Amino acid sequence: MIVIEYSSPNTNKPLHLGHIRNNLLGFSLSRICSAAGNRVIRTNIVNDRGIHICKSMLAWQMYGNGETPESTGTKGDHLVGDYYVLFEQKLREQAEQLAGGGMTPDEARENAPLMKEVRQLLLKWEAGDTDTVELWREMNSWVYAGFDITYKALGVEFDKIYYESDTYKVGRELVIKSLKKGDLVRKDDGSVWIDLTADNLDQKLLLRSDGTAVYMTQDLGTAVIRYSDYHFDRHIYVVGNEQNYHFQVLALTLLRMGYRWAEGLHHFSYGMVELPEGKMKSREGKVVDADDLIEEMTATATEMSRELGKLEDYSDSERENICRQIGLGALKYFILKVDPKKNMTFNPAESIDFNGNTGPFIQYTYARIRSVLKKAEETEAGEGERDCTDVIPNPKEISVIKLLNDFPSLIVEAAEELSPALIANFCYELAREFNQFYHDYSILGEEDKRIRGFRLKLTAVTGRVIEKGLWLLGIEAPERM
RNA sequence: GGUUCCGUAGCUCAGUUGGAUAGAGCAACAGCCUUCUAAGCUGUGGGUCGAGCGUUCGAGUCGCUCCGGAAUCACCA
Repeated sequence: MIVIEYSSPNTNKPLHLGHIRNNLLGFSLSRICSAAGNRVIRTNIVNDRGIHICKSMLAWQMYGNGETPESTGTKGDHLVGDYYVLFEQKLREQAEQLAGGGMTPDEARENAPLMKEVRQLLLKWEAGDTDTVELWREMNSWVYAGFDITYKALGVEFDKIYYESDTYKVGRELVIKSLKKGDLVRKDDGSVWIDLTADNLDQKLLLRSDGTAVYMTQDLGTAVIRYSDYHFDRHIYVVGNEQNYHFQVLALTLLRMGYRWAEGLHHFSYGMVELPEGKMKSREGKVVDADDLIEEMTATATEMSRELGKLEDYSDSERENICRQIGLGALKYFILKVDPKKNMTFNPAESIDFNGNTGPFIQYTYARIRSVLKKAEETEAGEGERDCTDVIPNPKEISVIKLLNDFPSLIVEAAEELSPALIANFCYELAREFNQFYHDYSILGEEDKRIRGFRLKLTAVTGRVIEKGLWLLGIEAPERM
């Protein structure tokens, strides 16, 4: 039993390209692990509370004039995200004024009126103030409706969703219990820490001096809840490499608290997605938005399809669906073929290729295969000799057969290594080999019935393997393109 | 400064447990559609695998040192 946590969004802004990498990796890993014979639970922890959420709420209260997704026609997560950016903008203005009065930039930020107000708002939320909690619920519901659309567009799913607003309390109790047992230390100001200096790490805060929870507290609680829910053998966290330290501390802390199962925790750490001009910054609005990107990819696929004169005899809705599959295929393959550990640069201007080592190349190979098989059924050319065991394959066919033969063990390997890239590169290689075979030899035009039957069989198996391979990556295989 | 990760062709990336002349794609150039989908296929040019030392019959791959880049070491999440 493997639990895979991925996505883990904050509810104060829409998903961006970094989340896309996370979601695609997590979803693909879940499919690879289950294909390798594991029972897999896909989970998501929603970071639905905290000061960053209050920032959006406060900005909406102050400047929102009662706007809703319905009244503005804006997707809920974008509307909330706009107020988050607005808050940061107004805060910067206030801070600049104060800095002009002689404060350091940090002091100015901390002492700005908006910052004080937003802290007040968080306190009110934690105290359970009715109006505040009501607003929080409503704005979060807008965000969830928006996320659902993005998740659906990406094609990712979850079996179980956890909310930080539920789990942080469990974490706090856990810390208090553990403190009594003597695993932790309490400082004079009342804050609670774990001392990991024996493991070459520092002391780490688990509860603030005012008794409130921090990020780590919440993750401790979530882990314990999950173990009691599923008794997993392994728990994979798909989280960016910026949190390497956090997950080291998390596992060690749980072990120190006596939870042996924490040995099964594994941080699947992946690199950042950067833009040509540097890191993406949510609070400045400098991000590649997930919804925009998906739309652009689809638009590019549509444009390309039109230029090539494909799909002209299809209905608008069929054409739209295929172009969506291709656009997303390009995006998904682009991200998944790369070693997850590496940082990657995404250049929106140059966009993503549809030729060469790409998703559409593999999808195209699949569409060709489907086309041949369909024609074989229609013309009854497939009624050839069933027994083709004595056919001696040519070198191109042998190359394809060798690859097909590798596929089952590759799935196991990809699951062990947690590497969608292995599957992605295999799919490309198989598609390339098959295209060479397809180019050099005729399948349906072959005179010898047994050879024709053999080639049709090879074609059918290749089609199934490509389809399965793409499926493992969460990429759809169009029948035609 | 400590820790972790990355460095392979102009660009984006592969490189299986160490194995022979280091592979793709993009970009450039030159070809292939009366024949199963040309989003394809073929060819040309392009590399001191960051540098050095070591282990080995053999190193892009393993070890050490250095150089360059990223992340992190918060009473942020």
